[in-house]
Amino acid sequence: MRGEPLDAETIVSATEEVLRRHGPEKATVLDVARLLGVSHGSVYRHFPSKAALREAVIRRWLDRVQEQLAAAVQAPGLTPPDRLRALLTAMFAAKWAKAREDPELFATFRVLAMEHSSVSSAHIAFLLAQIRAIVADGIAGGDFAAGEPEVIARAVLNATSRFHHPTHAPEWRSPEVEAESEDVVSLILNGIRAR
Amino acid sequence: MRGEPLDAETIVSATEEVLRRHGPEKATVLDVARLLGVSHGSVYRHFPSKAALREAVIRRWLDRVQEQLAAAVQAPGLTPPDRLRALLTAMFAAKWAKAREDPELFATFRVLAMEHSSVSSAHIAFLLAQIRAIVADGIAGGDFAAGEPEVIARAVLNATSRFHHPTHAPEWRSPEVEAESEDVVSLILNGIRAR
DNA sequence: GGAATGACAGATAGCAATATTTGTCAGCCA
DNA sequence: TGGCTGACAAATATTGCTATCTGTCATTCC
Repeated sequence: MRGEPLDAETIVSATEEVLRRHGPEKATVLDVARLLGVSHGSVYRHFPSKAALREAVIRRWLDRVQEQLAAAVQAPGLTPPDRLRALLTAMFAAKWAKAREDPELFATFRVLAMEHSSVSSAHIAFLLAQIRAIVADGIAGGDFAAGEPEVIARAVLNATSRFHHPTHAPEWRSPEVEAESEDVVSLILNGIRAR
Repeated sequence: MRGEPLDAETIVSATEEVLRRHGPEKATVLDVARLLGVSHGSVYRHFPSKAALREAVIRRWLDRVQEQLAAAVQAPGLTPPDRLRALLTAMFAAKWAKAREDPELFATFRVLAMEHSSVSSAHIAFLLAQIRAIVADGIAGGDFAAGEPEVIARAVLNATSRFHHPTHAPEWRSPEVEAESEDVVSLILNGIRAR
């Protein structure tokens, strides 16, 4: 019934569009099929369930954010403390921008996070790995005090929950958040710095 | 219609009971009046609205928690770092216990927090004041590095959101929370300690 | 033969009529 | 007279009915 072949990537893009327009509550797989001009049975050929579709959209969406974050840390000539500050700042900025500019997709992400979906676990694992790598570097180079990088990374992520966890998104509209996040980041950097 | 005089305190107690049984969604002021054996008009003589009633219950409930916390910090012979650790630990323990043992009342507190009720603002102000006092003491005594106590107190509260903010309550069931909270507290204490 | 369709059953959401609740207030009664 | 009552309007919640949606699969169509 259509010229182009129907593949998973096309379906994910259409789903992203539907989610952006209707939000996670109202979006249906019938909407997705209608947008693609196919029957909903065809969508189920590529994805086993509506939940899997949602997850695929958010997985791709987070992959792009993660690419940005990885790039932010690669800036040359930065010491571990500066790299950690850059990573955390970039992470907050990315989340805040998404919550503001793409509220419906962000709401979908929030739903997955509350459901403990594997997609959000993977995202947390990515963030922990990035932090841990910088922390390990910093310990090796003498910038940071000795310690277990895994434990420290988790503590850093936990201490910054308010600025990146989607459950706090409504608070990010306040104009003080940016200053408060900087104060927390400074506190953390002081906490792990070598004495 | 009843022997005893009806006063605000009695109504608040009855409302607490109704909230505990039915939760913030299902509880009605008609339930409260029924439990007291009076008409709902009598309840409205003492409280202007259902919202005011809810707030009075949670205000009293938080007052008791705050008394406990204030006591935890008064322990004699403790240095400011130890007092700060004791305060934060007691604060987490109090919240976790309430969330577990009194889930419906805690859910009511959560609703007020999300609505930015003056009750929850007052609670935050109390916590900030307690932390600020200890921080100021610590700076004066040379235990903590110089800095603005108000700003540091806010950073400490923000960095521990995950362990006391009601929006994170579902995560408190995980057995790792306690260890993770200790790691964050240690990180924070390191961050403000004098070098 | 492999992809797409559309009919289908069970689950879920929307809708409109109904019932309950919130908040007010004139009057009651101790 | 001062607290209490219960009738009331408006707002909100509940109910039962109908629509739509999810997920499956036998059938159709290149």
